[in-house]
Amino acid sequence: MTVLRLAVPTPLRRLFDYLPPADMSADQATALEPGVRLQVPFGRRRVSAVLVERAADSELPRGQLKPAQELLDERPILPGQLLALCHWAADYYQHPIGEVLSAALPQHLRKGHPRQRGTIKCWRLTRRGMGLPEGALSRSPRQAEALAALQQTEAAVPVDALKSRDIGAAALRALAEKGLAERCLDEPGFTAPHCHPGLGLNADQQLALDGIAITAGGFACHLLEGVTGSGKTEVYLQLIARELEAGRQALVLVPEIGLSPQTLDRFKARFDAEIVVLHSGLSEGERYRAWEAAAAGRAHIVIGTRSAVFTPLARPGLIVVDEEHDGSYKQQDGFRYSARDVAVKRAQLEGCPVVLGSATPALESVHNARQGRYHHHLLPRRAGSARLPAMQALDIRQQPLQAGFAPPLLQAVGDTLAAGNQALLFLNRRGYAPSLQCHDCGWLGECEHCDARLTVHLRRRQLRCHHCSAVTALPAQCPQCHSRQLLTSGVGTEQAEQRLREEFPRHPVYRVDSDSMRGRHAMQALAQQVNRGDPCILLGTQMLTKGHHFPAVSLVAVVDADALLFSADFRGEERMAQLLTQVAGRAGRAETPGRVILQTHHPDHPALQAMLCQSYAEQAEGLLAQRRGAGLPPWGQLLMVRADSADAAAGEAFLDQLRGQFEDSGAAGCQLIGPLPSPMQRRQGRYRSQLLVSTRGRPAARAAAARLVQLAENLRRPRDLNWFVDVDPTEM
DNA sequence: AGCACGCCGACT
DNA sequence: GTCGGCGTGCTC
Repeated sequence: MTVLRLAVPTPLRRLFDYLPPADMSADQATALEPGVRLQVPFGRRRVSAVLVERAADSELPRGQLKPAQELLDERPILPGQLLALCHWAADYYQHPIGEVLSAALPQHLRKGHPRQRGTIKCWRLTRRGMGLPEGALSRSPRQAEALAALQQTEAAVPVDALKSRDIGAAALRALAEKGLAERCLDEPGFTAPHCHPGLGLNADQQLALDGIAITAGGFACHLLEGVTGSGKTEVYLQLIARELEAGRQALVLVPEIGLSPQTLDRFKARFDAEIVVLHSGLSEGERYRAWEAAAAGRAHIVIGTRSAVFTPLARPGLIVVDEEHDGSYKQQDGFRYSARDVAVKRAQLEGCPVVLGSATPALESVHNARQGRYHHHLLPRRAGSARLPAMQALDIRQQPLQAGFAPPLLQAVGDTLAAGNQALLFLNRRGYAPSLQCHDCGWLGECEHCDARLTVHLRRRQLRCHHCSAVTALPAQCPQCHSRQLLTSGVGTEQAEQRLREEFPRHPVYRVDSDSMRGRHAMQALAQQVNRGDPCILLGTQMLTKGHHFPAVSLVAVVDADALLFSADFRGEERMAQLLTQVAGRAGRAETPGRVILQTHHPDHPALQAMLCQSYAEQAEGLLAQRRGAGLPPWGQLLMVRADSADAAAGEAFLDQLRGQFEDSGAAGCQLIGPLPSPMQRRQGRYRSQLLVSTRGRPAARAAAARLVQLAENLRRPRDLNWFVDVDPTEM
């Protein structure tokens, strides 16, 4: 008898045994390969599950096994290496295998629909369309663009390729109405990619390129540490070119907002190849077609954010993780994986090199490089004649501040504008002011669902909580004593913008935060405007420090460096060093030498001094030494168990019990901290507590995670209480 | 997580 | 009398 052990999409951390479908012969059943999907009855519903293994018998009596309903695939839905990767991730992150596999599949396949590998929807020119000269339809530019795209090749062009060139359905329909173009179906063809010649490399780039390329065709992990503007992307592009020429595919991971049109254009300009982009803006259909193109090997380059690390590739040749230190690689809910770490594991399973690139690599990666686990390549120089900016602290103690600006900073901004240059001011707070208080009775605007103050948004006349969805109208008088003496404290981007407009009325001030940059194209439009080079002020949050380059910026200022200085999290200093180095890298990219000013009340703070006197690599060195003494990552492994509940005490009680049982079952080699209230204990109406476990060595961490999960699953708990284990937590 | 069952309150 | 609130239990 054959028993099928299946991964079912459910949060339960176990496999479920089924009998083969009733209409299947015994021979057919023994030939089923792991990775095929089956439609099965599960409780009262029907779901599609993935075969993990076949077994000769089940622990359950045969009568309790249900037969699967239907086989959905002839062949495994994921290649063997990717299945192995999912199993590794389920084990390493202690997450239910069914949910891990769901994360690796596009919705279309998750829902049990049949694969559609056959045909793809295309457009092609009609005979009339072919007869038109180039540059026709000049009176309707969108249609002319669409026509030009179809004229480029004699073959039919897939709809997704047209879409990725921003050619809309409307223009195509218009061409069809004129009898110039028509829809058609095409068999997916394999086109040979063509790579245009790359830029000349400097000696460092050449060394890195050769050092990485020599490991092609086998597993190796490379850390490419290159200062901003040192030409990491060019190294990626030339590595990818070699892989494409060898007939292999490349997977490129980018941070959530790192996929700027600028970056994408650079790939498209370099390669005549099928480039598939996976990001959150895609429709389900687009996502599925991109997935199939990658799986079939038709797509030569796959570029995507976090979840793209699970995209199947027919002929994987190279994995690149750009800005590998970026926090968005870590999923912060549900299946809490690190796409960077999964990428490294994947490269190992696929037998291909992986390149982690950053100007400010995570301490984990620096550590791995120093331990010899990663090859380390340095790009210490900026390309061309650009130099790194000089950084200085501006002591603002006792200085008169206007909306957070000290006079010398305003002076520096004025000088920059007068010299015809641009200034970039970094302020990591949205809104007008981070709090509102009554001068007469002391009332403070606080969120009713979170342990947080409400942010004043003056233009929209609102009080908003930045940790939940709470929004109320900005009160004209104190809700408690009806006084009109309501005072804001602190400064946000909205207020800083207002002040800068008053101070520099003749120059544009562009505010860049998630309030002002609504919509997909807002940031792109702004970048274009700014990159015309006219003097202006850019003011914004972290949004400003990622992805886009502003070559004419010669002054960068951090308005409130103190906000970065005092963090509860042990990663605070690392993050500060990364953020400030990245912000500083925005200045003086081209010929203009840059200057960086940090406003602070603590000019002598050691972390700030380190910032001023040391390179990122030197700071990383110092931070690693500190972590070593404390046994913190990357020297030790960290696990977090978090519980949350509407009941203030329930979470901690649960974790207390868990800790007790964990210790009873032997916790040698584990250091336990807590349970303690999480930072900002109450969030969205729920109280959160956490238990931290630190271990020395991966095997101990793995065992501890498994045991914690097992104990927590069997613990009695109130209905309302949720818990999860976070392996290698980054946010606490 | 779904999705049932089940056992008490306020509606046509 | 039944519609529906969410407590409890199960999914091969």
